[in-house]
Amino acid sequence: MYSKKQEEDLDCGIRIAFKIFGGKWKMCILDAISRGIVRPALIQKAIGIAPLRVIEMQLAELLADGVLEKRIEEGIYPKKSMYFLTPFGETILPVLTTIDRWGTEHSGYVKSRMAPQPDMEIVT
Amino acid sequence: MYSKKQEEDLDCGIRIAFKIFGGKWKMCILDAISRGIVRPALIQKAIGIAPLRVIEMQLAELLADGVLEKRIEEGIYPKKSMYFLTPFGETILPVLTTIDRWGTEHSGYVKSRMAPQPDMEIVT
DNA sequence: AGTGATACCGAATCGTTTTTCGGTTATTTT
DNA sequence: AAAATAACCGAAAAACGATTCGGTATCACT
Repeated sequence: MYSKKQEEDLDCGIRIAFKIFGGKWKMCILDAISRGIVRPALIQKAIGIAPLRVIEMQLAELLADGVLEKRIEEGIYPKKSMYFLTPFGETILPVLTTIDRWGTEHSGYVKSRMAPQPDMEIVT
Repeated sequence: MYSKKQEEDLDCGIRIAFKIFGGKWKMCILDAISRGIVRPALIQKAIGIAPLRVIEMQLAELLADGVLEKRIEEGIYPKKSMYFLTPFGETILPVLTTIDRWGTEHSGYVKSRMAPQPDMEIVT
């Protein structure tokens, strides 16, 4: 464990928002959960390239921040944890949609711009 | 200079969006510019706690990504650079507004949740 | 000429997040 | 009993982004 050394300002809506969902995979996790993928291992598979440990840690943070709630279902198999959006978490979904749509709409432009990166390591 | 060692996927709208405006101060910079604060030193003052070097570097990235364009006005004083949104950059503004509004609306909840952090270093 | 403001850059360092690795526990299936 | 799967955790390492520091250059005003 460690504690932050740099102070963070929360006087700005943007900084508050990024504090809650700015983590590298948090929006992807929330997206998966909103689509009904609610168990850690399946979320990890849905995202594909994020290690499981990362999913676990970001789930824990989202839980601590009140974005998600956890339920442990004992009856079924393969059983165990399921994560759901809290009412607070639900308020993020419109933001998520806005961001995702923007990225999707502009993916062509962004990808076309990054081709000529001379400082990129090219492995053949 | 350095080159990234971790591959980045751009198959996801969220990841694309975060690549363009996910930097710690980028949204704050775009917000300032959209409000008519267009010169580095003034942007730095407007944000307050971000070092000038950071503003410069993030401006350079936004420039390279086609979000901003730079104009050097020679006539006036104190003269020099001015940064403006490109048409591509303008498309980010609705996203910015959405994020900022969410953060502002939920700042009370977020702040109230972070008081009881037991792992926080308390200096007396 | 000296001072102050502006813009900008390289390079090193720092701080944080992300990732990797190696576990534990519990349950189901074989 | 052994193997497989799921959830989860601690600790260290790696990677990245942010920050600090010291520098150059230009122009305006005194």
